Amino acid sequence: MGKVRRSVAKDERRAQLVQAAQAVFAQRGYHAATVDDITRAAGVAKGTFYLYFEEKREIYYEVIRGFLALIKDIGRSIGQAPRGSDYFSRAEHAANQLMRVFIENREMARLAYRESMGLDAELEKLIGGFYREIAEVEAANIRVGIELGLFRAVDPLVVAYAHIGMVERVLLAMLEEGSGLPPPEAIVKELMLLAFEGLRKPA
Amino acid sequence: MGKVRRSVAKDERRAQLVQAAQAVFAQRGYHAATVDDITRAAGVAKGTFYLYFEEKREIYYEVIRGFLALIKDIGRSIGQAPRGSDYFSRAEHAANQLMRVFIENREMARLAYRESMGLDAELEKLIGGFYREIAEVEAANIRVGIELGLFRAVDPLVVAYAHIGMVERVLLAMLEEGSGLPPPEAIVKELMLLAFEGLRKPA
Amino acid sequence: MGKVRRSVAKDERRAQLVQAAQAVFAQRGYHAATVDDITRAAGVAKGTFYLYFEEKREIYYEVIRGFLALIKDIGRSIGQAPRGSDYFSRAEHAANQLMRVFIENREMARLAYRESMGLDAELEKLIGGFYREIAEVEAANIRVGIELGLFRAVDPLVVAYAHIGMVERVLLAMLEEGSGLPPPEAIVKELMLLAFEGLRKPA
Amino acid sequence: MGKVRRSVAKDERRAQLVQAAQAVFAQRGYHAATVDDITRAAGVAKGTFYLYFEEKREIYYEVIRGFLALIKDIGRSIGQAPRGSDYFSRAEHAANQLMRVFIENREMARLAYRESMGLDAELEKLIGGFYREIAEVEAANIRVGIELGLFRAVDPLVVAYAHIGMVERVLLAMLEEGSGLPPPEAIVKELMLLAFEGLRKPA
DNA sequence: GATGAATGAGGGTTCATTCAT
DNA sequence: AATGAATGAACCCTCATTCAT
Repeated sequence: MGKVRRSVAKDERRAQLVQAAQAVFAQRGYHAATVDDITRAAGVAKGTFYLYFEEKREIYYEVIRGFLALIKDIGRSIGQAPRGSDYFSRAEHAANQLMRVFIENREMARLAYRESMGLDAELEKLIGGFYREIAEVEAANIRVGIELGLFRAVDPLVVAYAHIGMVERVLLAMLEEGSGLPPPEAIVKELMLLAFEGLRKPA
Repeated sequence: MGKVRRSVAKDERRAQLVQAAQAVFAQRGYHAATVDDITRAAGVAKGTFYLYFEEKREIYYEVIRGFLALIKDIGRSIGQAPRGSDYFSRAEHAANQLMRVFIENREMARLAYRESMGLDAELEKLIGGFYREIAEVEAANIRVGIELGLFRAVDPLVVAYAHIGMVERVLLAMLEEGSGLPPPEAIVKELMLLAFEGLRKPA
Repeated sequence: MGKVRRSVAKDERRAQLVQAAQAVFAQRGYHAATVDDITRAAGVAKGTFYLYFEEKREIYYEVIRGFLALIKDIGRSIGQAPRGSDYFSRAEHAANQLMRVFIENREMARLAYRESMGLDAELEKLIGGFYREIAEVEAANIRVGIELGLFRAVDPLVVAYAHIGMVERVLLAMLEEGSGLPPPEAIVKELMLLAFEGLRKPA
Repeated sequence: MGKVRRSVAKDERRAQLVQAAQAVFAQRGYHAATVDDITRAAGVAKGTFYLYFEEKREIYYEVIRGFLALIKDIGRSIGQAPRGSDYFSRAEHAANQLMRVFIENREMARLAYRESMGLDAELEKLIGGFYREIAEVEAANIRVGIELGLFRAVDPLVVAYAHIGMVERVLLAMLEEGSGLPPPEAIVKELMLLAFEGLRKPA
């Protein structure tokens, strides 16, 4: 207590490393990035890394987890205020947010789709769990829609995964150079229409 | 020193190595797989590898290329016999075939989605090109549907990527253990309905 | 795992490696010497080598450069004290020093004449530059002698290279076993006389 | 005897390989040259090499031996016609021939001075023996000159090595680009004069 | 004799991780 | 807590040499 602390607080230092790692991983990918790259980017010595993380993979989890949490939050926002506004506009709002996150974290998005599988069982569980979670959230949304009489009686989980896939593939294509795709807002509109018209109960 | 096997033809030996590599990569992923693993799986000495491939990445390309070609062929088959049968049943047939390929090459499918990006620019081009190609094929299919008056006036490329994404995400989910998804045929039916009802011109 | 030695300063460790490399290269030659040999001789782990040198060739340059610098210094000493003593005794002094360096660094001398050419362009430039430098120095010495009226009007550079060659070939022969040559001092005297007086019997 | 021989005679094939090896070694140096390079240059299969040579070093010996023999012959020609012409013009003739050989075999000359030492004991003996031999020849020449009363009473062997060194170092310098040396004939004249008259200005 | 596919030991280099200070 | 020198296992790739055809 009486001691002067020249160094930043523990959490800050950790966060500093995670942030540096995010930048490095995003640029080089998991395997090409070295612990040295990360500590250099964070401005600390190599040994410091191991005061905060047991191994290289651990910080990668952290980085990926952070990105996945961002996405998850957006997904949740669709169902959260179920009766405040109408279903379709809430969905569209969420879709636009998702689009923005992808565009702003272009490199992270690529990273999550790059080497995140195949590293080891734990990471695969992380990613797999992420998909299951957001699929469950979306499936719940869909169930609500069915109960409201807005949608046909579909298998909610299948459709949930389908929705996720639609969005992620189009977004990834959009992030590529010269994909020949329309501007983001037009894409969102098109996807919304595609998803809901496919679901809408026939009159 | 070791035994010499000279009987097999050059192409056979190459194919043998590619096959071994496929198994090894599928199991371990690109980075964890060593050239030694591959040659051991192929039953040849390490040096033999370099008679057929310049470097490790080269055989990985070959493996990935092979899988992508398989998928591409199926995609093409939708548009191929444009007037023999009706559009919907051709699409359903192709979807079932795709499903089968994924199930039969479960490990390869996972591999292609694992580390294939981020290895180097060339491989990314390979993968990116693959998606663009199949998207173009699907977009062409969609254009035909629009011209036939079956579909709304959508952006064919956006919808094409969306279809690809729907399928791939659902398939990957299906390959996970205990995903809680219905059996393959039911999934195909659900996706077909989802895709086409979403496209069908309102009465 | 292994013991860690952290006490030595960075320069010391580097010098330690260079010294070990000198011994190893001198004994085995460049190609037969392995980085492992060097680090083992230095008593450090293999990876330590790459903390101080980018590659094997780099330390070889360092070793050769060190030897060449030794020789160069001696060459310079002939011309340095131009008016302190007479030309001939200064030259004889330098010749004796050179002889001593060769004898004391017998293995290094052999090394420098062994594989130093043909390794790569950079090393050849190093060696070529070395000869050019000492030839220039000697040529300058000769020019002084001409201006002092001691020498004939010769091409100083040709004669400089000739002097260098005379000395190096005789020294190398001397380093061989059982060359049948007289003792070092007698050789120096003979060469001095030969250089200044030539062969022809005075009338 | 009755058999048709499609292939060249044994000696021819061997010579063909040696010639190819000479070109390859001259260009790449001993270590960088592979057996494959040599057989490809000779237009034969890799295995053929081992029908004519036990190992890579053996053909290198052959190549070096060939070049050394060339030089040796020239050295001998000084002493050979002892009474036909005067000593000095015979020496000058030989020097000019030597110069020509070096210029014509520029790459071989560089090779012999490159990696020839340090390969193994046998090759060192070959090179060492070469020097001893030509030194003996030259020493014999010098002894003749002394007996004829042309030369001072020098140590013939020391002077012989000195002469060899003079010539080889000047020639090597000449083979370098932009050495700033005079044309070959002028160099020969200068060296002859230097050897016989020395540097000292005649009174 | 000729071939060339196959062999496998060997070496340079990288980098995650440790630990004395 | 922070440092950064040291460690050493691991891996890709080369190439001299062998040998069945």
